[in-house]
Amino acid sequence: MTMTVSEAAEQVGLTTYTLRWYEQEGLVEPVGRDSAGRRRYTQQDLDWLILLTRLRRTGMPVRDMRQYAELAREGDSTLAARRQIFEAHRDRVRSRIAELEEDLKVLNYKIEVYGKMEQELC
Amino acid sequence: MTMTVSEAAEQVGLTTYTLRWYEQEGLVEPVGRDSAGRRRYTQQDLDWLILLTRLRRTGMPVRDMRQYAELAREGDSTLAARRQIFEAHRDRVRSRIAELEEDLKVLNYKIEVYGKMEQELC
DNA sequence: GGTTGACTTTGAGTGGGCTCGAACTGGAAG
DNA sequence: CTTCCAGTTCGAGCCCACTCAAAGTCAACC
Repeated sequence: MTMTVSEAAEQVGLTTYTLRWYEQEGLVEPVGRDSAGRRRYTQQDLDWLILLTRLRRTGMPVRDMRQYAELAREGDSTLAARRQIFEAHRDRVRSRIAELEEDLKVLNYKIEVYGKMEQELC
Repeated sequence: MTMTVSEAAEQVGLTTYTLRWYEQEGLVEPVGRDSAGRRRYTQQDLDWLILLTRLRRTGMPVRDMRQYAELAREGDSTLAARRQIFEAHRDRVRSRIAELEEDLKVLNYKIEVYGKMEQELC
């Protein structure tokens, strides 16, 4: 039912170090412990971590993730604020995709040019 | 015709610090100097820097950019190698875009859910 | 000809995000 | 029981990509 820190790390694609560090940094609320004081991750904990990894890899700074986590802990009264954070972040991600697509064009152009130059040299 | 370091920085969207650092790191070959030893950037220098900024913001590590710069300095014999670097990088950028688009879906879903929850609370 | 201000170099410092070493603890297998 | 392994905490260390402070130089303007 619950998982150890290393199982959780495996599942979400982070290291055990990072999992503990996320907790310490307040990105995750204190995880439940077994009788020996070892962390036990529930599916809910995992879901939350997976969401964090999405935010993280879309470029959200840890500082903003912490702010979001704090809001989430405060309950329903912060729903609108959290939605706004996501909307703002969605805009950034969209811009980022657009930027990458522009850069992709440059890469394609360069590849084409290199290809032609190689031909000419033969 | 040529530009000072601060003009070049302005044009390419980097700081003067970063421009000098890129040169020091071998991402840019030594820039020409005026009689007083001050850097003078040509349009070619700018074009190269602009390409570097594209590579950089698509996530290419400085270490790889340096390798690419070294190949470029070696001349036409490295055309194929450079093309391969770009092709590999293009693949990474494409994957990155795909990943971001997946994450965007999650964001959209979350925004929707938050919206609905807000409605229900009123 | 003095002041200003943008340049020069060198080496040190910063911030973000982990990553790890050390010392310890507790439960399970032989 | 003892050995082993996966945990624990704490603080330190690391890597990357800049960023800046200090001390000096030089051309341009008043």
